[in-house]
Amino acid sequence: MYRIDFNDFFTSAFSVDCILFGYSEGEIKALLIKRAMQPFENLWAIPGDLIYPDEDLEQAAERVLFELTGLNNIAMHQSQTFGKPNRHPQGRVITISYFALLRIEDFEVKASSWAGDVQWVSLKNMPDLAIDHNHILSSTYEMLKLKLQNEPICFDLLPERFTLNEFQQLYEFTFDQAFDKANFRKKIKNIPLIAHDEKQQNVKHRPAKLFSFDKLSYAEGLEQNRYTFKM
Amino acid sequence: MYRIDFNDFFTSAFSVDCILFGYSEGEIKALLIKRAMQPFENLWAIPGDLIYPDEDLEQAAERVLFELTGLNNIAMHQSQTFGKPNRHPQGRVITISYFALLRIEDFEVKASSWAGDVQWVSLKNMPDLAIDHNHILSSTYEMLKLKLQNEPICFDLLPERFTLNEFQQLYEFTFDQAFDKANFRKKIKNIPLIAHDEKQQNVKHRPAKLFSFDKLSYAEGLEQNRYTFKM
DNA sequence: TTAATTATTGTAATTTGGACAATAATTTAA
DNA sequence: TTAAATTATTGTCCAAATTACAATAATTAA
Repeated sequence: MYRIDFNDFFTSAFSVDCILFGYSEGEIKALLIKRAMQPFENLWAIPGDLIYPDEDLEQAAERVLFELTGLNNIAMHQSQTFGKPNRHPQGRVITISYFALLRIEDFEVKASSWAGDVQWVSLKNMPDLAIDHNHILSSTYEMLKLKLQNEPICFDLLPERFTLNEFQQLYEFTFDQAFDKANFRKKIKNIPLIAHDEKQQNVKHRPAKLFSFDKLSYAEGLEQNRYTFKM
Repeated sequence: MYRIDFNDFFTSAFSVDCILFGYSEGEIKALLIKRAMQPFENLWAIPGDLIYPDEDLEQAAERVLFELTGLNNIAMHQSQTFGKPNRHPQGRVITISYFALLRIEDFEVKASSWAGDVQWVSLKNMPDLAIDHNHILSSTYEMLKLKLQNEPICFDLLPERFTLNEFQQLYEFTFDQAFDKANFRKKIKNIPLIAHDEKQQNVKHRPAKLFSFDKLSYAEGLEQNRYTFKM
């Protein structure tokens, strides 16, 4: 892998910032890094990097994801572009934010040259981040919510097998709003789920049935306009 | 006004592309320019320009709008960012697309140093445009439709006073779908409209009442969560 | 065996949405 | 002056979706 001197980008450079959302303990979290180098050394920040001259934007975002998590083949969604002239102290840097939804338990975070420490941080409990990263994070979260209303990408946040209640809680958390259980189930009856014989384990009450999302059938149905999902 | 040599941006530069939507004769149109200089001289293109080093993104978009139309104080909405490494023949140019909704009859288009000819072109009848501009235009139109489903910014496309039928036709065109008149009126009953005593002029039939959009009341209502618009 | 807890399903009332009809207002041409 | 034509506006009925709430089922813990 090649590295480029910061000066090569000087006066005007492009970067991607990757907001990686995860979900655990009933809360939505973002994967943040503690910067290992100047500027903003030791401050928490959204992982990102400058884009190489011959690199596509999405490719850059996926490279950052891979270096941090070892994951590839995860869809990165473009969110917004931020470019106030003085947002970055070392010159003009325009940054394009991308986000992805990850299962926290699916991988181990790798520290890297540019990330001294890495941590999942709840959105409800966000510290002051480097530069304008608080702003980028919150507008990207708004974008996520917008997308969630039109396609059930939330399944990328849940374990492969989940209970209907877990599914409901994720929506309740995201939209900060309680739903009636029975009505929620009617609302999602168009989403193709596979019901398994398996049940929840180690709970102190009647265990719920486990489901998984039928991605293929959903994609097929979308094409044929069989369901237009609306939350 | 100052101009910067293209070489100053070389190897990596950023630009804005401004998709200006208008509506007339029952069709949605975009304002296109015939490029007056290389590259792509004489090809139709979306108006845009390189962003100056000390200029905010939105400010650059509004500058392009002003140079072309003389309009200011029009909200530009950010859409998407396009940055394939080889999209531009003269080097790496990443472009951020913005769009605005304009009333065609509100202004006169000005030819400029960079725009030899300027024309409103129906989206249904789009020629081959320079570079990846067909792609940029169509994804930005998708973004417009998405936004239109969540807030009635369509009023920026209509004359200040309009009939309910004109309003309906705009939606019918945008979503390529016919609505029942009576039902459409029920659907929009939450949108605050001001009914005027004035009526349509010079029509060969019963003239319709004129309405205008109550922007203030709508903004207020949104804040108080009184209506969540959904088309 | 029973109380407690949560999952799952059902029902009835209310609201919304779609199809269609009825009536009102205006212009045009006889 | 009047009737026909055209479009605006409003109303009604039925089906479908949404909401609130209740009933029943399955499981654990004591």
